[in-house]
Amino acid sequence: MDKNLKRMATMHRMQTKGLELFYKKGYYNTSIDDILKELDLSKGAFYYHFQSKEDFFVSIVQNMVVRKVYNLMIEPIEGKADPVTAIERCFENALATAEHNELDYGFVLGNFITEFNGRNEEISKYLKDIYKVWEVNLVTTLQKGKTDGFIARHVDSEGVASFLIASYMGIRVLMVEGNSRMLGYNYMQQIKQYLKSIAETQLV
Amino acid sequence: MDKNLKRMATMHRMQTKGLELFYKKGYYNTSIDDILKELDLSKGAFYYHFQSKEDFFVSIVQNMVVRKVYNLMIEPIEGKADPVTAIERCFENALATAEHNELDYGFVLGNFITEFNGRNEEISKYLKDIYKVWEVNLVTTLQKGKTDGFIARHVDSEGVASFLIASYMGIRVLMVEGNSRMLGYNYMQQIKQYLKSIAETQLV
DNA sequence: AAAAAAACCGACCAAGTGGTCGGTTGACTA
DNA sequence: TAGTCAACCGACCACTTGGTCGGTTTTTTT
Repeated sequence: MDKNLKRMATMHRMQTKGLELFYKKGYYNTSIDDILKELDLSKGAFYYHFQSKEDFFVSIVQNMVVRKVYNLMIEPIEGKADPVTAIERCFENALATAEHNELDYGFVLGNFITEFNGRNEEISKYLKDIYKVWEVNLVTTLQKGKTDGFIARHVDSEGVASFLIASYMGIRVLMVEGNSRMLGYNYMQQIKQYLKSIAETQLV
Repeated sequence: MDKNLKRMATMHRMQTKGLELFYKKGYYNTSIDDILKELDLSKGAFYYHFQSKEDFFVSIVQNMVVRKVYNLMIEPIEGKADPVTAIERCFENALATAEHNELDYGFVLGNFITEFNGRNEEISKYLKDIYKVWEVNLVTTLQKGKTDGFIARHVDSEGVASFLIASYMGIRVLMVEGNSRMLGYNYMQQIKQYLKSIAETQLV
């Protein structure tokens, strides 16, 4: 039960640093030695715990990225009474952490999808699955929003869901330097405008 | 004037194939030999025309990507009387070529921005400049749209412009396989909805 | 046709890369 | 105290990478 505590600890260190560097420099542009150097660990340690670089990355995706995307992008919205407000709050928080140079997992996901697209089928599939969970949850919440009178009945929940995710990933691509605060602010204004257009006509 | 015709021809072949492979497999994941092999050319030929891999890529960006983004994403919208219709048509065309597996330069740009972000300042700058040209042109067109009575006067042109570009790049990230046609269609519906919300209140 | 210049060839190099493997360490057990 | 075994070390390997360079071929100039 706790005899593999050390094992878990080391693996976790590697995964954390691995995600950090893969995100910062890209998967193909980050060597295992890069990661090991920062941790004062050796090749032997790495290949004792993981079968290959690819296996290592998959473990990161399935252990950390999945969970974080869920915690930060899905759970804050899932099943909330008023989807519009929940989405606004969630995106605002995510953009805020992005501005503080912390890991923004919505963006991490988009980054990796881009990098592996057409280059590694297996990894692409895992990443796409995460996106799909995100999308499905949004759709469900939007549908519930309809019955609860927050969302206009005519809207296409799936279209809205993928549009929201796409716009978020896209703005993060553009927010990569300098004017990121302004871009983020402007983006939120537009998202609000857009969400208003799919909301049930509200009586003030 | 035409004494360097051969030079130009060879360089152009390299750039075309280079862009194709860099786009398909990524810059860091494509070797110069990969490109040369497909062209039956040698290292010597390559380094006779270009100083380095980076120099080569920059020449591709400045010669081909700039022009194509302008031709396909900017020019079809620039100065058009009715911005809303122009934007819809332009995005629809771009997504159509994307579905036929041709090079979609709006997406190419987003891809490269993602890949070089935080990894190569110089290249990032060139890419970002292209984005800025795109954005500025959209802003100008939207502003003109206001005076011409197509766009509501209260809208924030800059916010709208970056939102449009972001959403487009984002949806292309998600369109990378399988259900891309459906995603593209849904996206256009949402864009139309959004554009309607910034248009001057139209009398039917 | 000869000379000069431009375009191209491909063997070679140093610096990595992912991955292997025989060996060491140190905590725990019998 | 001797033995066991998970955890880790680091030299090593085959291979790829961007880049060099002396030389050959092709084209242009004279």
